[in-house]
Amino acid sequence: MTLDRRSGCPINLSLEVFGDRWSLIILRDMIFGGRRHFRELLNHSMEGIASNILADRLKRLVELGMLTKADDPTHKQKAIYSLTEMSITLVPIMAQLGAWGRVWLPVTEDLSIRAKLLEEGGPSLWQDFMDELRFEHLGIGTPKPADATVRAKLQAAYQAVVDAQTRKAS
Amino acid sequence: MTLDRRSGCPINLSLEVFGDRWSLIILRDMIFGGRRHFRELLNHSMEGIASNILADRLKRLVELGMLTKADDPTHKQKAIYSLTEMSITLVPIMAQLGAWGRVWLPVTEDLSIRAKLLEEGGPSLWQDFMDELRFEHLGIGTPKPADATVRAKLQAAYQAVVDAQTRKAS
DNA sequence: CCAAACTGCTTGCATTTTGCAATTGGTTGA
DNA sequence: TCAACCAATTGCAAAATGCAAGCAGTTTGG
Repeated sequence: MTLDRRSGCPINLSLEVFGDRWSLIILRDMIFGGRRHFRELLNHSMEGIASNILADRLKRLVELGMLTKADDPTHKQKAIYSLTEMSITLVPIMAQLGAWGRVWLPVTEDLSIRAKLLEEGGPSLWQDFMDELRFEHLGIGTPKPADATVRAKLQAAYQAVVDAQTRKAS
Repeated sequence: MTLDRRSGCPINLSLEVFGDRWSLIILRDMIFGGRRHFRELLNHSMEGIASNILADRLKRLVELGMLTKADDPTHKQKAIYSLTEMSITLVPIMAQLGAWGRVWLPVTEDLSIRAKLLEEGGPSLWQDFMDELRFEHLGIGTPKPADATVRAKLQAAYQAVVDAQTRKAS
């Protein structure tokens, strides 16, 4: 997979990599949702990605160096997708995108609590999160206690909002 | 123009607004290139946007509240497009996108010097630049001397690189 | 005063991408 | 053995994109 190379402008080239409706959604689900398998990405997709589009984008992202694909030793047909340093460093972009969307678009409270925490945490939290991802996906660095991870905190906050909404609705 | 609303996730909604190959390119040319007219955007487009796509995206961006359109008093057929606060606050996203692209993609030196300066300037430079845009496009705040603007500095740096390349080539 | 150039689009048409549902060939666990 | 699960693939309709040409009106230069 080569880029179009319409121009050597960094913004243009970035758009050629993930300027479509699905690539960043997949990466978001891997980064924040911890998904590693095709089925996880397909069945838990909040936006309902189709299997052919998912297959196509995963292939493309692997070819572009944003993901790597490996066999899952526990299942001959399962593939494990991993983030690369290239995709891990999208975290600041995701954070800015989330912060902007929270201000200007009709986001729902449950789905935007993570973006809020990421925004409030600022660059140092982003770094911590990226370090976690490096450990999980690249095997670099040292592990943290499972409940001390940034992702666990984001997930806990999300669950708290969902629980509060459920109580209110009942 | 309404969003698809595939989900209320801020990243998803942001992608529904500018997750295509052209919207951010147009906004980049308005923000960094100072373009305000259809023909400017069409004829100086580095990536060669087609006129029907440009017309469609401008219409869409106006409907989404990212741009406003007004008559140009100097020419009955000219329209002036202005950024809104919604699009001015894309500057941090553009900066992060540029920074990421500079690291990971085959950018050219001339077209990435602006991204480099924006990255080095950090959030305080982004704020200055957004204030300039607010003055230019919204008439808010106070003007700066024309040669003291962030855009003028970015442009001067770009020109310096182009000149250096030209000398080297000759 | 008139022709040429310019204004923001629009149209027609071919190509490409997307979305959806069903299906494939194989693997796994009970 | 057999149902459930695996990562895709296929066929097809619909939508988006890209390209070239055209449009009616406006301004400019001679």
